Amino acid sequence: MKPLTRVALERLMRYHDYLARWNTGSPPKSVTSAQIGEALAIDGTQVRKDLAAIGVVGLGRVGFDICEICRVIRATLGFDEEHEAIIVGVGHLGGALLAYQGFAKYGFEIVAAFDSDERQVGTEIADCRVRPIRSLTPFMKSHDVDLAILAVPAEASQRLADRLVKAGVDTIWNFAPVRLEVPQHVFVRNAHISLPLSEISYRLKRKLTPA
Amino acid sequence: MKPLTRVALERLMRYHDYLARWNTGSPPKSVTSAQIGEALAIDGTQVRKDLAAIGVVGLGRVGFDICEICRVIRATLGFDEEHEAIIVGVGHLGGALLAYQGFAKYGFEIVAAFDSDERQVGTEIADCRVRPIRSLTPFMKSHDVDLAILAVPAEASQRLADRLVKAGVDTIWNFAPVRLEVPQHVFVRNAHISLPLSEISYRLKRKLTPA
DNA sequence: TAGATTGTTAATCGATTAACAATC
DNA sequence: TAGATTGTTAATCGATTAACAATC
Repeated sequence: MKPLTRVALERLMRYHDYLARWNTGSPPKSVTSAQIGEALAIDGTQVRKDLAAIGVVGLGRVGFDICEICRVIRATLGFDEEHEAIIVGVGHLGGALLAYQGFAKYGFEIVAAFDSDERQVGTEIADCRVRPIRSLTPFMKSHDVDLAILAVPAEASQRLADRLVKAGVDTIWNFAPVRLEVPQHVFVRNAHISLPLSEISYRLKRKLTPA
Repeated sequence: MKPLTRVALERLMRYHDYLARWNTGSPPKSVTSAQIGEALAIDGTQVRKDLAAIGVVGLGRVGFDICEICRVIRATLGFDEEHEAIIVGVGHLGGALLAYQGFAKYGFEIVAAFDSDERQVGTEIADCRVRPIRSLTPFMKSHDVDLAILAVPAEASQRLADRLVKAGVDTIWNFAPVRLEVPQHVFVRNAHISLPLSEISYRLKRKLTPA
């Protein structure tokens, strides 16, 4: 089976979140592609294709079983696997990510946080003690870390990525606005927080000076 | 001229950030599309097309003028306009966004922060006093706010979006994993922080069980 | 002049949307 | 049966990549 594209994966996650919130309620057991589509501003045909792609089959005149959609999405995306993650860089953003409770429902648990700033080291955020960077390699030896969340300043990001890779990390979620040089086997997902401002700024400008 | 697409805008922003960092240095005044492309893992043809689309012309055998690229991107995306932004919801994420100094270089200044939690109100983050939600409408009357950054829990997001719209906001940067219902004239840019986890989780799963 | 790089057209690729027969 | 919804094929659309003449 051809791997799912990034946009398809994000749509699946949105279906999941939308239906999971709805799921807890009582009666409605089914949902149509049109309903999902309308709620999320996605074409109904697209919804049906996405569900077909992961093997969810619907019922004519009825729609799809909500529980089944959620279950299959969770299985396909791997939300039921338990993953250990670490955070490197406990500044404002890193601290916020550490305190954020929302990753757990996708199977990710943050097991450690590291920072080079001596003033941060030893403090505790969300029951997680901040450790010095130098303890990274020993820590990795005794833990099976699947993901490193890198939230350090741009200048430091490459250096720390190198360290992470050397310590055995092969998946990095990078919040610095820098493309990291890493070996082939390492997967880097960039998520620079400012990127959406490009569209926001552009639209504000256009409103000022319409074509 | 046809409006630029979201992906094109994000590429332009990446060119800008990459060259701006480089720009401060000394000698190199020119850059080729291939150089930019290699640095950012983007096809050289794509770079040339993007630059052509905003009216930057290069020189055969030489390349493009770095300063001109930056200048034209800034002008096109509106980074030189001054925009006032407010943050609604000063939890971990909202607080991090408030403290983040990086929006200024795109022309955005955060002029106020609001929260419904009485314990937050009155505290000061990054020289910005946190105000009670009820002061939102009066504040808007005396300020020209271009952007509201919405960083509240999912359950509260629609209610606060309604309030923002009523107070006159017409651009919202929404960090809650919820599609907001807003009038036609309001632009909402969603940026749910967890979305990239769909791809990360999927790839981790596939590594465990390769096709 | 020779050679590298732009600018642009054509080809490819993939994603989205429209249409509609099959199904319940 | 009638009507709504799925599942799937075809058409459209847009984005990316390849090719190459024009340019410096």
